[in-house]
Amino acid sequence: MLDIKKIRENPEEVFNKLKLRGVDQTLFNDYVDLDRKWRDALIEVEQLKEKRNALTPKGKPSQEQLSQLKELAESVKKKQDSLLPLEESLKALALQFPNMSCDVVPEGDTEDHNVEIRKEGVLPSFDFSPLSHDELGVQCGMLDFDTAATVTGSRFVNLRGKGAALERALIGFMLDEHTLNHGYEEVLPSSIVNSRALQGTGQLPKFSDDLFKLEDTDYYLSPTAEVQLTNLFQGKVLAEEDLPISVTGYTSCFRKEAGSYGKDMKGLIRLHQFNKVELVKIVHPERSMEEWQMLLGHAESILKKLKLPYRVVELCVGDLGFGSARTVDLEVWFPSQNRYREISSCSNFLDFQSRRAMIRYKGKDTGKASFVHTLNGSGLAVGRTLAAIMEHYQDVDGSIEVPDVLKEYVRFERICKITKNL
RNA sequence: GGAGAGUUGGCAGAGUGGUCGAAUGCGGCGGUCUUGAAAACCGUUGUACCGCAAGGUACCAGGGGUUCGAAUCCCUUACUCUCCGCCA
Repeated sequence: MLDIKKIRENPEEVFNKLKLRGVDQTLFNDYVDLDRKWRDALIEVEQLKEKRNALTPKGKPSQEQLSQLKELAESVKKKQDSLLPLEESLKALALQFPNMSCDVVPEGDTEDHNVEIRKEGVLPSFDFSPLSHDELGVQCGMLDFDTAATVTGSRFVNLRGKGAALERALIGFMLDEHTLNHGYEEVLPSSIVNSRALQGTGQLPKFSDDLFKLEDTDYYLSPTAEVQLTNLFQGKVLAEEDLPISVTGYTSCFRKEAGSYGKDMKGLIRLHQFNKVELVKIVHPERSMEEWQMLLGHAESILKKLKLPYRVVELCVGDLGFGSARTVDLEVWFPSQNRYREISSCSNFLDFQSRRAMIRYKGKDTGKASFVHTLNGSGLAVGRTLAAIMEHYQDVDGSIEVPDVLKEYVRFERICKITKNL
């Protein structure tokens, strides 16, 4: 949510930012006008109330006072009721506006305008034609899409045998890195969240199409642990000296992937359910960019330890997520696709989420409550990491070597082709 | 799933329909005393919104209602606790 005071002070500046993200001028003007109307009406209501309060005696009112008060009460109620639709519209509009992007964010409307910042690692050279992870996964008995389609439907997978073990190992490895080496608190949150939480992080009201909603409830399957982890602090006023707060958590994420028909139909890239280890930081506004860089480094360290080549990409304005002011994606190399694919997205939301979710800190010296900044990033998307590992660590015989850092977790060294699928 | 009890300021906890933004205690902040600290004593101490300001308005879990007037009465939702049942 944007700062209404900023909009009042400098509507042009705010709109120029929003325009980059496709916000309609009329919609924005409506909002500004409505706010003016609301404030005017509020002043009237409060004046009426002031009058009423002044007239109200300490004890029982006389007959004469009573009739006056009755009249006033009537007009207060009437005027007050006229406020309600204004407030509702204002709130509904306010929730629709995306965050303003930072000045450094490159212009552009599609991912084609994203800017590559740097490349890390060495691209592999195979002396055979590398298989895709889904081919490898099926022939090694790791990935079972058929049974998943039977039990559930398309875009689901059953991880089996060493595939399941490797995924589990990856989760453990990532969490250990973040908790032991990067100072995050581990949280294992609920998978189901309510609409208030989703509104707090910005998934609602605009993006309900991509969410699985549980029938007859206010519950949704969470699309990302960003929701659970950020909303841990919903409504809180934190002590300034407790910042920054860093939490990490592994969850399954559930997305409808509406509008992605035909895209990435094979393999682990785009599923309705996938595992992700998420990083969330609640930070002091003055430190948010530094903390964001650190968070990015934490996500990168996983790729480095797994020896997977990747690149760092700064998203253009048009590709930014709704609440983000600035986002950098990590994209890992997929040999079979001969291109980089997103595996992490690290964003700084500034005070956009904290306004919605009412997350504040109390200044040590000022004693005043101000909004914190929130950051998050994947650290990493586990399924995609598994896929990348399979492709990079494959051999000519169709077997897959386990990356060194995972060997102590899984206690096997290699995954080989199997002859029979059950 | 059934029965009951709750939800009040940072915390604990009182509150008869009007004098309640709300007693009291703790905590916090400031001061006196002290070489310093503790103790004691005195004072002070919620948040949001509107307004250039003076100031005003609102808030006792959320929403609705009764009333001239609601923390207090009624309805409703959420959450917490106790007991019973069921269950991993």
